[in-house]
Order: sequence, then C-alpha cells, then structure tokens
Amino acid sequence: MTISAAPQIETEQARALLKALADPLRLQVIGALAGGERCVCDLASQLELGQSKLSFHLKVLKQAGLLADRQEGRWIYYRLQPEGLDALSLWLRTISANCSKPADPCP
Amino acid sequence: MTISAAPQIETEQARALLKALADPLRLQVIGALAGGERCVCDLASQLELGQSKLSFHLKVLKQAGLLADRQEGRWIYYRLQPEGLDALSLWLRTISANCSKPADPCP
DNA sequence: AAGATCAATCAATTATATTTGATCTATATG
DNA sequence: CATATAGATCAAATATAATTGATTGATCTT
Repeated sequence: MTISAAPQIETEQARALLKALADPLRLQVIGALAGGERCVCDLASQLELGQSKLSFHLKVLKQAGLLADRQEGRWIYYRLQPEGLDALSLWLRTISANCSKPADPCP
Repeated sequence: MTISAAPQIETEQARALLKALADPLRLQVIGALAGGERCVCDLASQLELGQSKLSFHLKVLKQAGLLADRQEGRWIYYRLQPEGLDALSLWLRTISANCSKPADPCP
C-alpha cells in the first residue's frame, strides 16, 4: 500500500523526467506555469524567448509528460501536470532513505 | 517555519542537481550507493564501467554535492549525501503545489 | 627502492542537445 | 477569398557533454 497519490516510478522514468527538467529555459517555463495555465504567446513575451525556441522546449516538457495543452481558437494553453513532478519527488525520497550504511572494507 | 529538515533551495540549485542526476550512468551510480557506501573499485566492477568513465561521473555527482567521499589507504569510498536529494524532492513538491489555476483567456 | 594497484586527470574524439531562421498549417479577420 | 497571426516543424549550424586511451600521483607490497 502506498501512502502518496503519486505513482511509483522506475529509474528509467525518473531519468526521463530529470533530463526534461535539467535545462534552464525549461525550468523557467516550469516556473512560469507553476502559478497556473498560460498561453504560448504569453510565455514567449514573459520569458523573452523566440517562438521556435519556446516551442521546442514546450515539446520536450510535454513529451516527458510534465505538461498538457489545450487549444482555444488559435491560442494554445499549456499547464503543468503535477503527477510527474510528484512522482519524481517521491522517487528521490526513496533513494535517499537508505543510504547511510557504511561500506564493507574493500580488501 | 519549515516542516522538513531539507534546506530550501533556489531554481538555480535545483537545476544543478537535476543536471547532475539526468544521466543513465550517474543514476546507476546513485542506485548502487542508495544501499550504502562503496569503494570505487567495487562500483566499477558492479556497474561494469571503465575506470576513467566512472571517475568522471563520480566527479560530476560530487561537484553537485550529491556524493561525499573518504579515503582509506589506496581505496576511496563514496557515499550519497541525502540532503541534495531531499532538497530537490521538496523543491519539486513546492512547484507542483499551485499549478492548477486556469489561464486568463489570451485575447 | 622497484613494481603494482587504485583512482584522478588530460587531450582528442565522438555523440547529443540546443539554437536559429525558414517554412508550413490552422485559425481567425476584413 | 486574401491576409494576418499563433504555433509547430524542419534542416543547418552551434554548443555542450560523454567516451576513450594515455598519463600521473599516491599508496601499498615485497
């Protein structure tokens, strides 16, 4: 039985999430979306990013499952999908839990 | 007042931790150290990594503050420093907390 | 002291990711 | 229908990171 609502993930999925997050521009995007949903044009002007650059990074984040989007007319709104972040958060905790055992002496 | 013992970190520090973690070999190392301290030779044989390759990745992880090491004779033992992992875990949760606000319509 | 072993470092190569500018699609507006 | 705008996509160029093999420094052994 698990305590949290976040799903249990494997190393490989953790790696994909970490890789998607490990970029300064993408973290800016994440930060901007942490306060709620935004449209692309809004993000672009707030973060002062070229359109194609932003689009590239949104795609990376979306493919990692960290973002969802919806279209409304010709605007596209992106939002954070907290599940990925929560799952990763949990994964990190499980790793850190048991690490204090001293080594068996080597020789 | 904070609830957890993990320190509060900034985006930039989160980014550095994420980047250090976002590599398959380094995650293998982290995984191997999750069970406790190990010497380099032990890691190298368990993970079947070339010496210089492993050394490179250990350095990246150590510089990010995720590992600590100690020398004993000619062996060097590495261990996980859980603070970094815990701080990142916490950071992820704070990001995911407030993200469900719908966007103001764009036009 | 000479040789062996553990591990770090360096330079060169190779692989991966990001940026840029142009083009393309779809929706909207006059 | 023609034009404008939002955003995705593509190919080429650039930047960043990882791998490899050789070398080096330290510690141990005989």
